[in-house]
Amino acid sequence: MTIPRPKEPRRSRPVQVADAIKSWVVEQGLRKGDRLPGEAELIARFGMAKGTIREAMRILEAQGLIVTRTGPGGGSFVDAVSAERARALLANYFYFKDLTIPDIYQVRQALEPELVASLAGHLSEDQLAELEAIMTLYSEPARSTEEERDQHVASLTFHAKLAEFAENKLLGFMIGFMAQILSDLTVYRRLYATPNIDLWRDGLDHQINLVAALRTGDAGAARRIMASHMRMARSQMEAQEAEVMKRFIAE
Amino acid sequence: MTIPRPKEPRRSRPVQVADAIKSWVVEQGLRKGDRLPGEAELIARFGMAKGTIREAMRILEAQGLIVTRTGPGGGSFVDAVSAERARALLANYFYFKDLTIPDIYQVRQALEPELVASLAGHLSEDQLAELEAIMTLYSEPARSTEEERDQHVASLTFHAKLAEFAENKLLGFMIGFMAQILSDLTVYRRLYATPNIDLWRDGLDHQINLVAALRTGDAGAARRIMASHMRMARSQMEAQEAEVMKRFIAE
DNA sequence: CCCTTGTATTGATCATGATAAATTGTGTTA
DNA sequence: TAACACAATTTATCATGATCAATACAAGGG
Repeated sequence: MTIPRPKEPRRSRPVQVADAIKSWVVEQGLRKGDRLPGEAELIARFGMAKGTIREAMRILEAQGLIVTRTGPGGGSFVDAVSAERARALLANYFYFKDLTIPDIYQVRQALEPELVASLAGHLSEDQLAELEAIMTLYSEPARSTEEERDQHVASLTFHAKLAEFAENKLLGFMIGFMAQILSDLTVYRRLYATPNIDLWRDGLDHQINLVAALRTGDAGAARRIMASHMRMARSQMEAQEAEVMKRFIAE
Repeated sequence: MTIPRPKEPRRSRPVQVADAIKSWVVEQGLRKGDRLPGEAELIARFGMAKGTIREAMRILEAQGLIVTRTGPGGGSFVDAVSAERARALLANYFYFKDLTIPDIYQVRQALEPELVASLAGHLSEDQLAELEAIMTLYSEPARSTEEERDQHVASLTFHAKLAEFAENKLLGFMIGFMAQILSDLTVYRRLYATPNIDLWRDGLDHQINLVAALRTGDAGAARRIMASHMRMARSQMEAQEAEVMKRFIAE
């Protein structure tokens, strides 16, 4: 007697095919750039219609796991999920979650000092120069709200750049993700204050000292500087209105 | 003279449709459970073929943004991205990134103390009871490697439960994500040690004291206990082999 | 060297039927 | 007659197969 298996949500064929391909990729140990069987072969292998196979490929594509090209030599290829896409997909989750600015800063305060501590002494002169190049974008105080906004975005780019340099990809992703959310908010939701010379001076000094500590490899100093910076930024943001995610982040 | 638009990666129609629907949902301020136009209407509205529309829906479905039901009253409905799916999608990103156990523990050490500090005094007696119920699963030392594995998974469930209780959804997600990765590794990759009475005793004591601190609302104590626990766990894991993600996490 | 033409591959359309599930109708029973 | 079981109807998506269009690379020909 066959029990009608009460709680199996009956997955559609495209989903089944997508999962099958996914685990096939793992089994075969395929890497980024490796080619998958073409539509025609998949249709034959799975014994399903073209549309079904195509929907499966769309699922994998939406998750950033494959890319597809037309033309001779074309087809579908394994693709490493990009940081941009991972951020966009994760942002979809928080769209429904009423994240607040203080929420983000609580996590930043815990993670950013850890990041710079592990970065101290591990950055090349090129990388340090990149950081300094970003700092030149706000070497003068902002004279308008627009400039203030641009400088705010630039200083978030500074943090994103630090995140990019992280050897710990988990730590780097999390910090980069928060930088992106804040950057998006800054641009689309006017999350920036009116120009304030003291704040600007303080923030820039922090970053100057931070880069110095990173260069000399003083992890403790780097951690302290970033912690102080985050305390300040957090208290500045503490008053921000609650709701945050009101749009999907573009990829 | 038409410039051949150098860097427009030519997005396919299904992707365009998916994006259009996505922003339409935002504009309309639709919430979880709200109904989207049916296939037929979308075909008419976009003037595209059925297959194209269906591929678009698959994209949104893969991202966890909609669910689809057949039958009368069926159709596609806005769905809040579940934590499970968000974790699975994010895990895809790290599949290609050679995360290590120490990487994860570096982040845990920074975040878990912060979590319990903000949880202290904010948990209901029911929630505290849930935590204590999990602890009973390892109230006796493991007598075999299998029991050790089960207890390890259970103690990760303890952390996942804490994460679930977090008011800060960002912090909660990040900790829950790490708990899931470690849990997966424990089950599929034998990430667990041979039974060790002292380690077991120490871990359990930490959790007993932690729940007590959470109950009395002593945030400082909670933070210290978790920090100590994480230091211990981290040093225990420091020696673990480097590579981590060798499979996609199921949803 | 450019420019056409060939060709391999995915992209998109259309018509048709299959399948899932809520609703409605109907007959049987207490 | 009220209540129930259960089949038919209805309304959706799901899936198929045949067909043609668009794309991109490669090979020849002016």
